[in-house]
Amino acid sequence: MAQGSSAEAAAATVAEAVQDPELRQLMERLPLWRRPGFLVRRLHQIHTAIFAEECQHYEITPVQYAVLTTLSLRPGIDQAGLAQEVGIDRTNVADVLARLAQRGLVKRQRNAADRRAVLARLTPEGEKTTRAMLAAMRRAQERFLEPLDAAEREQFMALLLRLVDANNGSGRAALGPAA
Amino acid sequence: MAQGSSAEAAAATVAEAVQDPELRQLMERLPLWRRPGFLVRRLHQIHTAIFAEECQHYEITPVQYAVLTTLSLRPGIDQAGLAQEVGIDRTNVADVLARLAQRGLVKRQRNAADRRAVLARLTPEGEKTTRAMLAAMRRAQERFLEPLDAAEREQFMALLLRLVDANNGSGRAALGPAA
DNA sequence: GCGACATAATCAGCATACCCCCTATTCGGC
DNA sequence: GCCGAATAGGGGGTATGCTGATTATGTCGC
Repeated sequence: MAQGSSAEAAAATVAEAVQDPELRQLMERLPLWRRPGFLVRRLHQIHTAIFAEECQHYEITPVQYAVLTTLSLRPGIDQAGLAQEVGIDRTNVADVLARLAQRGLVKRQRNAADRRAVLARLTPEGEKTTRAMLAAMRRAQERFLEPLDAAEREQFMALLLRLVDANNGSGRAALGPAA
Repeated sequence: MAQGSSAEAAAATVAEAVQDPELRQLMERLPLWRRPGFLVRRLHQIHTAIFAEECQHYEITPVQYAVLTTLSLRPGIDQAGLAQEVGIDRTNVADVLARLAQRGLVKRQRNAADRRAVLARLTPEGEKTTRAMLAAMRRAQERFLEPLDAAEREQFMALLLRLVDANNGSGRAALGPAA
């Protein structure tokens, strides 16, 4: 930022004179980096960026990888079940599956027994990619947690898990039985 | 290539027999709820949902509130500076400001000294809303952290802050001087 | 002063993530 | 067997967050 600009400094000074000082004081008392929600949002961003870097060769996002993982454990699951396992909205599951299917990593078919449901599973290509990406995902995890030592990582994961578990009911994308 | 493709239409049991068992084993060893990135994504979702519930009267999102907060502390900041303070992408700042401006909470004007820059500040209405929402934001924080006791909250916030701080360089939306 | 570079914003495009409302299908009570 | 409730999926709309390309403006070396 150009601090040297006298015009900008003047504009800021005038603005601060107009600004409600009580509001300013209130906000100074609780800056962004002391708000848990803000830090969680930022950390989520950071993880997404690290994951994207490590996995750029595959062009797979964290959510897509979570879907691939779940499909490898529960082949033939329907979209609603997938939404619950991965903890994403059901309308979003359809979008993600469509992108993965378009790239040949996943195939979908109507369930003969319940013609409302669409069942998804990995293609051989999808299995291959999922397995090949494992190392890249581990590198991303390692980089992400690198600032913490082993004991702190344990602590962090434990606290994270408790917060997720206890608040799981919030929103439309509650997690299923695993958590 | 898949073997026994005639059995595709059959039930999931057949599919699991076809499924690569080694891949399954690999994925079982690192389930979603043991992956830090997955938990952080889910926790971010949860916070967004809680915040939306507590603040539904105002129809303000967490990011919008972060912008309002920053504008109350730095009136007349430009979009690039705002992006750095709030830790969001510069293209996104413009969108958020446009929505806030359309609702009369923020006004924008070209900087006379540097005609590339657009300066933003709260309107009186914006100041009023920002102040009025403080209680709702605190309720959201309280609900979010409720599963942890005081000491654990301290721990969690400290670990969170260290992870954010140490990995701050990742991505296009690095935070500014505050963190 | 001019040309090379840097900076601020914008635009187009994609991916996540949510909402509400709609249709198709299945299931349960009678 | 029939009708209403519940369920699975989809369509349309909005907000965040990223990338890359482009435009307008400033700044600096010369």
